[in-house]
Amino acid sequence: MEKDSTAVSLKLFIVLSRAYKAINEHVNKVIQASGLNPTEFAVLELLYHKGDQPLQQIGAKILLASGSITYVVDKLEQKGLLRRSACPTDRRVIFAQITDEGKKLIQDIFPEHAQQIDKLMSSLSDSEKLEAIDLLKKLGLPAGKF
Amino acid sequence: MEKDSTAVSLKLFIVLSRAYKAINEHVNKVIQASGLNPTEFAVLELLYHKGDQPLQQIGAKILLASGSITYVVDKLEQKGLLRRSACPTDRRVIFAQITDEGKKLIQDIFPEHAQQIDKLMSSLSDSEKLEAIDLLKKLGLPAGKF
DNA sequence: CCATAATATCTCGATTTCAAAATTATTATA
DNA sequence: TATAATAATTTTGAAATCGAGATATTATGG
Repeated sequence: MEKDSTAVSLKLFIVLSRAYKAINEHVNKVIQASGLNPTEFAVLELLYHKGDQPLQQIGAKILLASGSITYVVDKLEQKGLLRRSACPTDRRVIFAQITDEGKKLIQDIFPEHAQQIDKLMSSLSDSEKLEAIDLLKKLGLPAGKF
Repeated sequence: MEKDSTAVSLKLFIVLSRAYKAINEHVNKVIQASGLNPTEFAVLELLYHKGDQPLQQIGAKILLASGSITYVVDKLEQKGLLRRSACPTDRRVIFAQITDEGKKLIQDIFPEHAQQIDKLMSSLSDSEKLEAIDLLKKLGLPAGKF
């Protein structure tokens, strides 16, 4: 008696969506308490951990349309959390660079952010988390390439 | 030598987000080709598979604010894909009910939708999918309750 | 039974996002 | 070297979402 593979895939899609949304909803609350929205946080955190980035790269990494990048970078610049800087070798390109004030903000937020995530994931043991990481990597990497 | 549990949780959060977004991006393309946006599809598909629902329940199930539910239900009603119907026992409550035209649309879309998801998940074997389902259930259910 | 609290929906204004077009700069081509 | 194609960013207008408040109804405690 064969299991319908499509049904299993659909089920996985549903629990994946639910898990992501449930976790994210709570994560976003902590972020928003800091005065940033989730997108602003994502941009700033990217710059903090990965260094200066061309606007185009930011869009590619956090899956945001080019017009939206302009908008959110404007916002963060107005708040003094990042600055734009010209690329010396290609004048089409503009880098975003986190300011000291931006760094301070991320340093303030990040520990609680990480702790919150850890708490939300506490229903899994460490080895289950590692299992889940492997499976989700295997799932997500090829899907990104279609 | 102890593993930092928080680091594992953060990693899991990242791969969960990536996998969800990568899959979803492709799923949404198929949906949008049908003239519905992802939220409209989610509402209609809920009504199709779970029967009539109070607007409030719809919001709870697909995580949408009350004002947004009003908006999307208006849209679907204008398209003739669902209708509102009064609850006989509680006059605060309004049910959404899929129309025959709505059913026909879902019947048209759903097979390709399911097939697309199955294809996006083909990097996992069936037993890996079942493993992932268990882990994500265990992860998502408690997180929804915080 | 009444006052108060809780619940469901809707309205409104503000924010965020996208898609398409416009702008500016670079690279490739003939 | 013009010219065309490509690329990065910005502008613009529309759509989607949220949150707070308004309204109507139902539930609850005294």
